[in-house]
Amino acid sequence: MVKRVSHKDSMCGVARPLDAIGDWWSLLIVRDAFDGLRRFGEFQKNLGLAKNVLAARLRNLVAHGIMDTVPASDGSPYQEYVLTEKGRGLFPLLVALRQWGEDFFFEPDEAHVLLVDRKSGLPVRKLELRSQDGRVLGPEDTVVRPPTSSTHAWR
Amino acid sequence: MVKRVSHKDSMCGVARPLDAIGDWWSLLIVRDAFDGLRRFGEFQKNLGLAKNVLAARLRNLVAHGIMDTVPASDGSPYQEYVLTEKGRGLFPLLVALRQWGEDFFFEPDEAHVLLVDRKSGLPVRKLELRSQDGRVLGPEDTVVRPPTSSTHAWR
DNA sequence: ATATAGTGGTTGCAAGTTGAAACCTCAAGC
DNA sequence: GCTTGAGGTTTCAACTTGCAACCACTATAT
Repeated sequence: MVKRVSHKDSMCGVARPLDAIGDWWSLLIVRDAFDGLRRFGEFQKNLGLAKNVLAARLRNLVAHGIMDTVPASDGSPYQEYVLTEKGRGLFPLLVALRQWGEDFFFEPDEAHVLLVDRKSGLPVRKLELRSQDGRVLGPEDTVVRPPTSSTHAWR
Repeated sequence: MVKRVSHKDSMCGVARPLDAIGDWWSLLIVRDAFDGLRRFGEFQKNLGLAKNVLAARLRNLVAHGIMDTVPASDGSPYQEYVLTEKGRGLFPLLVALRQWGEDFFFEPDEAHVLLVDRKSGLPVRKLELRSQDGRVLGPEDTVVRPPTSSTHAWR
């Protein structure tokens, strides 16, 4: 985890989300949640991380409103962990991460999992940032605009 | 940093990129690099992290081919750090992170920086994942397809 | 020539974090 | 009432982090 600053309000629009997510494990947990995993044991088995770490990460995700606990759907006396709306909002981020991985971490001929459209079975398109009028935007085409008014947020 | 697995080949398409990035600081460094920062001192001053940590992160980013060192452009005897193609490939990820932050970490009326199209000055569109035929895809509309052939990559 | 200051780091060390394993708790099955 | 399994918590050694001090090199001032 990154150095904790006194007030979250002093963190910029990139650092604040990073702080909420917590660490890499959390992101992998969220990915597994997108894949339908819900139970403590499922996450633990699939990710192979220590139980204390998993417990801490789940607590953190719940505390930040990214996941929520609900009573188990199958009548067992345990709880399950599900993504909140905020958690589901991480979908583009995970896709971006996966696509970056596909682009730069696998040899052209190396077999790897591919994200496909469930309906057509075809690979999805690359994520593209577009302007209001539809142009594809690269890093050079964008600027961060400071708040127009009053209260201070760093950068 | 996350537990290091013996072979990077045993990591899935999400974990492998995470491992390469290293930690949150690295992502903030990359963001600053997109904003035009190039020098050790600039990063250190802007992010406020310890010099040894910055040095370690930059080393890691260079080692993973995300940034590269070049001789200083201004004739000074130092080097500068610039994004490689692979590093520039992180743009969508940073945008996803920022947009998630905009959506869930600021009160509707809270002032915050906004990513705008340089040309028009208007805010950019939300990132959307689309199928080959242009439908917007959500988490439920996608599946990860295992490698069609031979070599094993986890998940 | 000598001191001073700025840049770009490295080194040492105290404090905090992580993770493997052991342990605990509760409910269900036998 | 003994065992099994799920879902954790506790313990503790190993590792990582971050502050501060230091070092090397260059440029500028005295």
